This record gives sequence, structure tokens and C-alpha cells, in this order.
Amino acid sequence: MSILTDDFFAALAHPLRLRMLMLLQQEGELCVCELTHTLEVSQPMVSRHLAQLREAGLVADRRQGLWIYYRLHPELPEWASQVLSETARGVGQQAPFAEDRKLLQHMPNRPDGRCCA
Amino acid sequence: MSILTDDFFAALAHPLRLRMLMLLQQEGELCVCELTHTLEVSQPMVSRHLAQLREAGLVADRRQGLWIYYRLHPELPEWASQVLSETARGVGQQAPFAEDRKLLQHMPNRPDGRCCA
DNA sequence: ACAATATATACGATATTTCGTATATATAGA
DNA sequence: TCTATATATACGAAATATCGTATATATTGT
Repeated sequence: MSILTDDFFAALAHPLRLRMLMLLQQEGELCVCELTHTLEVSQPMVSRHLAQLREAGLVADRRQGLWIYYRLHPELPEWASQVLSETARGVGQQAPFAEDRKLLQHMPNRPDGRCCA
Repeated sequence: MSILTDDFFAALAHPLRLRMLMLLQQEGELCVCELTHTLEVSQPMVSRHLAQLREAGLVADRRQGLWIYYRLHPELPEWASQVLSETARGVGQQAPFAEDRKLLQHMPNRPDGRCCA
């Protein structure tokens, strides 16, 4: 799949989008409500930034009932996947990324049968 | 060395800065006049973007006579180095990065004893 | 001290990005 | 068909980034 280098890095340049990408990299598919809960910002804000990631080709989405699930685009060029996984490896244990994962895992009433502890 | 993740990716988000970083990654140390020649933009534009890279901690500089040489910061965290080298590996043969290296290598009167073919 | 060269910074003007809020769309269930 | 829920988009305001140009600084050689 084709992806523009400039668009790729422009997409990573916003703190919230980077947090989203790290979550998707580490947790796999997530729906908008899970991201909204985890990132603690408004739903339109999450949707708008997801739209930017989608337009840049970084994520793919799929509807299931009322929910729309986002994931890293399965046909990302290998270098781009590597950049994301290297970044997750390097900063995943730091703030705010580690806290984000914790918040997600404690989210009550997650859809798709996922449940908090 | 400490580097802020957000600042790191903000620095990569401008096409000209990404080209500079790819050149430094692949060619090592370069002075401002080499970058100005290679990127075909004004000298103040090169200096301003280099200043941003310096302030974000991505590059280090050293003066030698009239020239100031820039290089990737030697104490970049490993994940950040990996991101840059992965990117160079992935897109280095594409436009505009490959063309940039060609232009640099054909620059006449390069300082520091470096010479074009 | 002066001139020449290389580089850095300052200042407005312009362009781009981001955001809050309101509203639109899509789906499922009664 | 009506309602509720989840998500997406539109619009204008505010914040931020970028750029062209002028100018400042630092170094070297005369």
C-alpha cells in the first residue's frame, strides 16, 4: 500500500494522535468509545483525529453494529510499522502511554465482550 | 539523554526538516552551506529549521572556523535513532531523499576537503 | 580596524492546525 | 416509525507554524 512519508509524520505530530496510535499498536483493535474513555477527551475530538489518521492511511476501520473499530492499517509499509513498534517499545512504559493502557484496561462495560478486571 | 516524545515527532513533521534528518542520518555531519545547497532553499530557512531540530534535541552542532556542522545528536535515545534509521531505510531511495543525496554529492567546493566527483 | 564570509535571529504577514460546540448520520430495538 | 446510542462532520474562533526579508553575530584574513 502507498503512504506519503510527509503525511505519515504529520499524523504522528499531535500528542493525542500519537497516544491513539500507541494504544492501537499495543492493544489491537479499539472502538471510538474505548478511545474516548481512555484519552479523556470529547468524542468529536477523538473522531476528528481518527479521521485524520484514516485519511493519512495509518488506520483502517470496520463497523460492527453501533460500534466502529479502528486498527493500525494492515497494509502499512514495513518501515512505518517498524517506526510505530520501535516507538511503542521505547516510550510505552512512560507517561502518558502507560497510564493510557491502564485506564483502558479498567474501563467498565467495554463492548465486544471485553471486560475490565 | 532526555528527549520529549511529542517534540521529537513534531520535529519530524515538516518536510524540510525530515529531509535534513535523512541527510544527516545517511551522510553524517553536514554544514549549513551544504544543506542550503542541497535543499535549494534560502539560508535563513535552513538555519531556522536547524534551530528547531537543535531545540528539540535531535541534532548537535559544532563550529569549525566559519562553518557550523550539524549531526544527529549522539545521545539520542535508542528508539529515536531506530526510528530515524528505519525511516531512512524505508524511504531513502524515494523522492525527494534520493535526489537530495545526489545533489549533495555533486556540490562543488564543499568545505572540509570534501569534493564532488 | 576593516572587509568578506558563514550563520543566526527578529519581525510581520500569511497559512495551517486545532478546538468547542452544534448538528448530522447510521444502526438497533421497541 | 420512534427512540436511544454510537459515531462523524460542519463551522467559526483561536492558537500555532511557516515564511520572506532585513538585520545581527561570529570568525577569518588583510
